[in-house]
Amino acid sequence: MKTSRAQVEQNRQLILKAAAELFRLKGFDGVKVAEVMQAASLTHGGFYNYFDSKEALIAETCSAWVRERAESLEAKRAADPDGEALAYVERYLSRRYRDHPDMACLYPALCADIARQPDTVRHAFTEDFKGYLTVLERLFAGDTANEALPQTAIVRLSTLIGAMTLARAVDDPALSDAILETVRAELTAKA
Amino acid sequence: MKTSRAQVEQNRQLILKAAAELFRLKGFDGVKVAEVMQAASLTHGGFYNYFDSKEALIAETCSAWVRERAESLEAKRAADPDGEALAYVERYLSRRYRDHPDMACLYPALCADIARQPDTVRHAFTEDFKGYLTVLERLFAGDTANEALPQTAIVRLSTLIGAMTLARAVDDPALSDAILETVRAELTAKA
DNA sequence: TGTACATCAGTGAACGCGCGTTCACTGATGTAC
DNA sequence: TGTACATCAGTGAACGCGCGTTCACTGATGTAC
Repeated sequence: MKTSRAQVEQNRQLILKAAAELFRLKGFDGVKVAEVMQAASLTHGGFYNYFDSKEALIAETCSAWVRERAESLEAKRAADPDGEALAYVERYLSRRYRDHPDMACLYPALCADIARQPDTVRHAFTEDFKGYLTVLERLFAGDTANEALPQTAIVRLSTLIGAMTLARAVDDPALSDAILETVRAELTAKA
Repeated sequence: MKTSRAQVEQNRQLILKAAAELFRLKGFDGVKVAEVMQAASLTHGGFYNYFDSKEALIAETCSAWVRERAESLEAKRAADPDGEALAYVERYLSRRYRDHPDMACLYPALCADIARQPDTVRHAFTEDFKGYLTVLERLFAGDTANEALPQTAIVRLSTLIGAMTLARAVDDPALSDAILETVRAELTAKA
């Protein structure tokens, strides 16, 4: 049966949302197209009405997630210019986000996978990533932010990503907690 | 045909070496058992004379790599107690290692994948990782090294891993170089 | 505003390829005497 | 030390399951008049 235009747009958003959660949870290869469609309450056959291929879904999912996140982070910064930098770090390295990658930042979960994707995926990713870095630099460096070379953002984001990646890989809860706490202390001391 | 004991042991090492290179290059899912065996100059059927499953190969490959690396890093530190910390960082964040993951550190390439592996893999990984952290802490903190909670090692390794992961994901060579150089400058300023 | 037709998203069965794993067979190695 | 036999790693064909993708069909939506 044909679906209304509004429903089509809504389904598209549902698919992207389901994909963003599942990919962060299980990685690109760990998620089946049929699984994404089921999470969006659709059957797998309809997938190709929305995307050309699983690869196209990967590219669009990452783009949509990063753009949405950059926007919402910028809004938070505008609302609380002084406190948000600290809050961002605390949130990023929380146990809650460690244990729920589907709610957390995409980079620790998927950057290594992205590096192995075809050029089209990596290229789209790179452009959106630059936008995210710009927002982060304003968050961390404030008025002195150098948007051409967002050095503070690069260093801090690297540390955040690495720490979260390690905290998730390690299977000893005490060590995992220690990683989060040590790095949080280091980064919040600077802010 | 039966193979001599010495040959068997050598083949096992060849398989582990090939697996370590291929996994870092393509991720666990991106590498076929047959591909590993071919890289070790064997045919795929013989794989199960050496390992119970692909999963077992993943666990053993990571263990062997980390233990070997910890040992060789400790030897380098002993040989040059003052210079090796800096050399380690410079090497880690070099363009050469960015462009050749098969020669570089396993963590940026595989930690995110490891987080999604079954418990057996994650557990083996964790134990070996603790050993690596101990060696790193001695490298970075010298005589004051706190081996119970290797804080300096945790923070610096997080930064190194995150930076390399980002540098590989990004498809703009200028930005990728800038990530490596910015983080290298930050870390070497401290050392 | 109402009617007839064309469009196109949804459905689920089916296709086809890839890959982890198994298996029957081979023949060199290692062991028993 | 030499001989006969048992062992077991290597080989490559075959199995079987999983998953991305295709397809024929359905029927509600949207459009033309």
